[in-house]
Amino acid sequence: MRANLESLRENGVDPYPRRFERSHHSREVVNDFDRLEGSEVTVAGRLMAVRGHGKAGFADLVDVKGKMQLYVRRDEVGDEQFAVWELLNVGDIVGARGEVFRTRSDEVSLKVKKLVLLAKALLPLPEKWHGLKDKELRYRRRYLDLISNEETRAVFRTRSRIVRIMREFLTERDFLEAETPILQPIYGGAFARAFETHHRSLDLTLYLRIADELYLKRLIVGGFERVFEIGKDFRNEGMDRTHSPEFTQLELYQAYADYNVMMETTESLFERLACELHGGTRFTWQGQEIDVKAPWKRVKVMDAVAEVVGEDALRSREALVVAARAAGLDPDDLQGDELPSFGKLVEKILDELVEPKLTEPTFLIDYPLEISPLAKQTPDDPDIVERFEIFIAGIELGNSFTELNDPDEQVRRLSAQVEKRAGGDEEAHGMDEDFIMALRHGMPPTGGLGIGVDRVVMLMTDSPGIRDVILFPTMRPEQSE
RNA sequence: GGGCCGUUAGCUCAGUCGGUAGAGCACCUGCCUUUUAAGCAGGGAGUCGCUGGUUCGAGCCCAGCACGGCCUACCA
Repeated sequence: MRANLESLRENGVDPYPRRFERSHHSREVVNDFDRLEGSEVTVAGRLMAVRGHGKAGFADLVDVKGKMQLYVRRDEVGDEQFAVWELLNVGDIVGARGEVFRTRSDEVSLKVKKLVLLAKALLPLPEKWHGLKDKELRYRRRYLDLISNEETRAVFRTRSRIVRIMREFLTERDFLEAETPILQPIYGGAFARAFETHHRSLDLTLYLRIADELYLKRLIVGGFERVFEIGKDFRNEGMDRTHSPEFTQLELYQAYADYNVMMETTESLFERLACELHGGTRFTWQGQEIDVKAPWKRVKVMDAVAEVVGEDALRSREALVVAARAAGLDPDDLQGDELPSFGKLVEKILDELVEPKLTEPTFLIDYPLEISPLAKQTPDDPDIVERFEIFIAGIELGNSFTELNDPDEQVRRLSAQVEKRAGGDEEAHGMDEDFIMALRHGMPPTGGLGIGVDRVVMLMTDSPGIRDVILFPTMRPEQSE
C-alpha cells in the first residue's frame, strides 16, 4: 500500500488533495435511479471492495448514507486515470464522476468518467466478511469498528437521536437547558467517590462532578423554574456492564412539582422514545419483552422488601439482619461501620433480591430517609422520603425525588452525612455551605429527576453493555512497544 | 477483589502426541472490459502477549506478569 503511494507520487498524483464537491450521496443515486439514469453525478467515499477485471473493474464505494458500485473502464477514464485506479486499495478514499446506469445483474452503478484519489490508506482494513470481532479492538479502535460493522454505526446514530429526542421533549415543555460546573470544589448530589484534580493558579483541589443536582437546584432558586442538563458525570468506582467511570446523565428540575409529576414525566419520555425509535411502546432487550406504555407499576420499597424477607423483619434492625442472612445475604460485609444500618440493609436487599426481578417498567417508591439525604419526607412517615428509582429489565435507569427545600432540615441531613464521612464512609456527602445558603433564600417545592442516558441507549438499541453505547469507553492503556 | 476463558500474519481463525508455523480475507505479480465474498495462476508476509522454567527440542507443559472478555463481588 505504501509502495502504491510512492508510485502514485511518481506519476504526479497528490494522494492527499483538498476539498471535493459531490453532487449526490450513494443512497440518493440508488433511490432516485429512475430519475437519474443516464445523467452524471459525483460521489465520494471509501472503497470497501475492489474487483479488478483486466482493462476494467468494479469497486464498492461507501459513504455516510450507504453504498454504491463504481464501474471503471480504461476506454472510459483514459490511460492516465486507469493507472491511478490500478494503484488503489480497499480502504482508499476516492471521488468519482460518471454516468448512472444499471449493470447486467441489475445493480445501480456509476460508469466512471473521472476518478480522483482523495486520501490514500496505508493500513489494511479488518476482514471484509467477518468484520472486526475482537471486543478489545472494537473499543480501542472504534473507527475500525465503525468502518466494518454497520450495527455499531446504527447504535451511535440511535444514541444521537435519543439525546435529541430528550432535548426536544424537554424544550417543548419549557425547560431551559443549562451548563453547570464539571470542576467542583465540593461534590455532591449522589453517593460516590470522585475523581480529584488540581487547579494550578488557584492552588485548589477540585473534583469532577458526580452529579449536577446541587447546581441545578441553585438555578431553581434563581427562578428558572424548569431546568435540565445533559452531560457527563464521573464516579471513581468499579466498572461493569452497567457502570462506566464517565457516563452521561440527564437531570431535570421542575418547580412546583413533586415526584408524582416526575413519574408522569418519566412515563411520557420513555413512551416518546420507544414510539420514535420502535414505532410503538413495545420492544425487546436481550430477549426480554418490554412495554413502556403508561402507567407503570408503582411498588413501595418497604412493601417490596417485606415481600422478600417477611413483614416481621421490618420491625428492627436486628430482625432485618437475621432475615437478610436467612435470605442468603451476608450483611456483615456491608461497608461502613461494624453494624449495618437499617437503611443500608434495605438497600442491600433491594439490590440483591428485588431489583433484578423488575423486568417490566417499575417505579420503586418511598425510600428510607437515611439513604436519601436530599429528598423530602412523606407527610405520614418522617423516616420515609418521596423518592423513586426507575427499573426496566432489572436495570436502574433513573432516580428522582420531591426535593428537600427546608434549609434547616437539609443542614441536619448533611451534618449526618459529614459524620459518616468522618467515620470512614468515603461516599457520604460533604457540607456544601453555598448550597445551603441558596436554600435559605427559598427554593420553591420542586421535583427532580435523573436518568442514565447510556443505560437508556443500551435498552433502546438492544445492547448488552454500557461500553457498547459509549464511543470511546475507558480502557487501561495498551502496553507501549 | 475472586473465578473461568482468551491472547498465533493487518483481520477472522486452525494448529493433532512436545519435533523447524497454517488457511481464508487483505497485500504484491501475471491473465481477464458487466463483476459483486468475481475468477484463475503465482508470491511475500510471524518477537505464536511478555518473562522465566522443564526438556535434546516448547505455539503446545509449568510458574509469574500484562492486557482483554464473561461471571461474581463492590457501586445511587
